[in-house]
Amino acid sequence: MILPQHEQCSCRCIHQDRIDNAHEQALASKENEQLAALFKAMGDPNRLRLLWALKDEEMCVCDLARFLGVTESAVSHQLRLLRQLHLVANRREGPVLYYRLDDAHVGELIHLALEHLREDK
Amino acid sequence: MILPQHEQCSCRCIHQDRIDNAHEQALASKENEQLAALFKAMGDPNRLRLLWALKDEEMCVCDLARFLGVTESAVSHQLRLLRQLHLVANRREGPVLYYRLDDAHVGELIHLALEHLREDK
DNA sequence: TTATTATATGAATAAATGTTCAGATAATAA
DNA sequence: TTATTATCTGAACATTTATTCATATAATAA
Repeated sequence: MILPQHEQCSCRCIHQDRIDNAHEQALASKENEQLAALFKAMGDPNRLRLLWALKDEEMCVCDLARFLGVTESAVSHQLRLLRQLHLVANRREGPVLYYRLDDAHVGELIHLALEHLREDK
Repeated sequence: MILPQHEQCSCRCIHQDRIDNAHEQALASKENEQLAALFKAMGDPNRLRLLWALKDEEMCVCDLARFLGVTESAVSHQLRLLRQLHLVANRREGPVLYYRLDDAHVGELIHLALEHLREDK
């Protein structure tokens, strides 16, 4: 929640120049939220397992549900979210939808984060 | 929630080989959850703004609270989370704690995700 | 010591979220 | 048409979570 200007005591700002600079450099509000939504989508254990599973070959909803050990409904909800954020894409073959990673960025993001995780400690 | 084996109807698994392969390739459960926690931490708009603000220069808690327009307590809670995940680090100068990004990976992750966001649509 | 500044922490609360259940839609075959 | 398979969707529920408030800690100065 953003405080009204008049309620912001002026005696504790140590580096107003840095605050100003941070505001100037900041991402546009909308882009920041889209970016956060992207990370957030990747920040659920089951969704992350889905993405990792699709890294090598495409799989259908039924496969993915069985893989995670959850209902197909649950996977379908999650896949919709991942689709909306362009993290996965699908192709239809008759009644079956095959899902895959949307593009190379997705795998790269996971690998980079994994590298970070494995490096320190 | 994982279904007991005997409740898993065997008639809808289209590609058992792919499911098996996904299980073999899957990250260890603990690592998957750590990785998800990392993305999840980056998946909050305010925490992402914090990380982006620290991309260029270090800032103290008071600066960051003023920058976001939230209480110092709220920022402190968020910074603790980011610290625990090695996304930020700090250094003390007298009573003031200066925060910075923990290492180069953090900025790279954000840039890569931003690239993905700006490419498609 | 006491006072002040900067930050951290625990508890509580309101809001967000992942899953399930029940039912709907889409594609195909009979 | 009806039946079947694969997937999707809306509502509800239980859990998680971001913030606030009040208080505690750490560092410094008087």
